Amino acid sequence: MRLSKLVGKRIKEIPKDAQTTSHILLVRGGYVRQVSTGIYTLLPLAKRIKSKVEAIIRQEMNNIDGQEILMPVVLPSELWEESGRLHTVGPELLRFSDRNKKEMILGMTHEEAVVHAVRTDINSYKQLPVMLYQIQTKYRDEARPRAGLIRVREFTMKDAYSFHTSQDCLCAYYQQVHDAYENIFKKIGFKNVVSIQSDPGMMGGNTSHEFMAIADCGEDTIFMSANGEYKANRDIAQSCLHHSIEKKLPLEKVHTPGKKTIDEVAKFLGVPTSKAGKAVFYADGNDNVIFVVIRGDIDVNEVKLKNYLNTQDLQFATDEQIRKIGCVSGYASPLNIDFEKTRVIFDQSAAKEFNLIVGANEEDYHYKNFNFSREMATVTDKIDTVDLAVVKEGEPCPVTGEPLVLKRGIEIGNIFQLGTKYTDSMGCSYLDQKGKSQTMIMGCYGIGVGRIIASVIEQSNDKFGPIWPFSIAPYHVHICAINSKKPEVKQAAENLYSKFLVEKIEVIYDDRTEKPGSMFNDADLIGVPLRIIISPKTLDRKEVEFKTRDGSRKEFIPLESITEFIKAEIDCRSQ
RNA sequence: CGGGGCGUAGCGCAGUCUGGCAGCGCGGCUGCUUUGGGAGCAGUAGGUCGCAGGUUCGAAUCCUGCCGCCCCGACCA
Repeated sequence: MRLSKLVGKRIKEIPKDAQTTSHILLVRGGYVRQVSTGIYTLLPLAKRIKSKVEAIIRQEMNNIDGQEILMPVVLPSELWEESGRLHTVGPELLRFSDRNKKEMILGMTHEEAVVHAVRTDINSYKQLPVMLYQIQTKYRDEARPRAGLIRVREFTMKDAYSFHTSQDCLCAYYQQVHDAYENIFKKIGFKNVVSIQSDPGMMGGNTSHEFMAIADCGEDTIFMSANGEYKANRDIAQSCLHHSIEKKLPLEKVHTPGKKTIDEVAKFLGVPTSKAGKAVFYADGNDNVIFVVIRGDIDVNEVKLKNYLNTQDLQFATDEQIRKIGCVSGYASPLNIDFEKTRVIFDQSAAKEFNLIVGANEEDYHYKNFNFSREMATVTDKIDTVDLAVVKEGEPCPVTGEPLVLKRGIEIGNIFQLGTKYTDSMGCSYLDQKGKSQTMIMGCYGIGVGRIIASVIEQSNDKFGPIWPFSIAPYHVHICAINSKKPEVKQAAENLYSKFLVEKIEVIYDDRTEKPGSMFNDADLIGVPLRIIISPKTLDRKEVEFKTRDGSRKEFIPLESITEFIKAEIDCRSQ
């Protein structure tokens, strides 16, 4: 490719709309252009990178017996009606009607579509297990797209779906996909990707992992032990807090006039907030009130709570709802509660702590020295004790005991063991050896292609531009012809370029008559790993200069042997 | 959806408070000079000042409404 003809001009100024490194460099380098919020055109450089990423993914998916298909972007609502997601998924699902008033949607993920395909074409255990995948455009009507390609509305995703006759088979395959994903991210050239346990969320199912590219601009929070043995996202991370053993003191009612919040009560009684039991009330859509007790210095993790209650529908209870179950807002207490009217859940922190301050269920009064094991002894079977805590950086790791480290990450892939959530509701079954109809067991596996491009930049750049890993670089070699108005330079550069084309070397050739500074800056922005500089100076010595984008090498090579030299360099990087 | 910011040439911005010729830098095009880290000179093209309405002799500037874009939050397989 001649740089003079490449569509996508480099821009010197920092684009007004861009903040993150990858966004700035993708725009400045002429890789992408925004069309609307969260909607981008990929220009030739980005398209080449994307194709290379896809090729790596495709190879690994085929390696684990995946069969590539292509499902529609536009889908009839009926399919989503069948799975039930038409109503459970919020406004991020874009809905519209066609000219015949038929309700349609834009696919944000394709479980329904793939189940439709599988239930039509697979009906015997002999055809299972099977994995189908596609690399296809997805649309999600995101509330707030941001950071260039990292959070967008329209994007390309590799989504794969596997179908099994047993949970064991799914588990084994899940592990294969996990391994394939690690291969993919390694081949792409990421410096730092971790797989962490995650919350399955709206996808349903049990086990799931997220693959996180570690980057400061990432929107996900990851807790890790220093040695990396424990890794979990914010939604499910746990910590093991220390509880110093104390002598249980007698329960004592104290006057706390007007002190309603944890801070006020703790300060008034001269104890740290960790010695107070916080009462938090939630209500679901059916007016059921859930009474959560947690240590005063810890917040309730609503994702953990929703998962535990197996509901997505949960809000803070209103004062009215709290009153109805017989609690006094601000002085609510787990003591003497009517278990018929509310469900009580203790976070472990509050259950294990000694001599807590709790409410007295009476205006202006609290109790001192509440001890769960003593005060709740007769009703423990009516109380759930679970982990609902929001974990904070520095708390002890549940596995190693070291302080947890907080990192930011970009979710570039995820894998789920879905079970029968979709196959059940959509009637996706097969006949087993005995001729009996069985429901298929399903897994699904996604990778965000656009996010990968941005994430690689976040992990591999300098102040001049991206430093592409060889495997996904838009080109392998970049030729700069300096002072190409001189016929000998022009001639040598053109010769080399033609030769490279003949040798099928992926080359981009800066054939412009720019100043060297402009050419080098543009080359840095394009980020091609190998660079050849031809100038009057090098030609005087019958040489060209060879440089790597990462700055690790800079040497002069005889003009006559440069083609073989470059071929060898490419070979040893391709393997 | 809540809070904040922005919208003027392809890009980055000044001008808006205090109404009075549509500006600057980069980029583009032409010519000459220059060529190892974003060159110089000369010339030239490029505008619905986001849109609509209002106030005024006169609106980029003041008023009203709308739209778009960015950031924080809420939300998010």
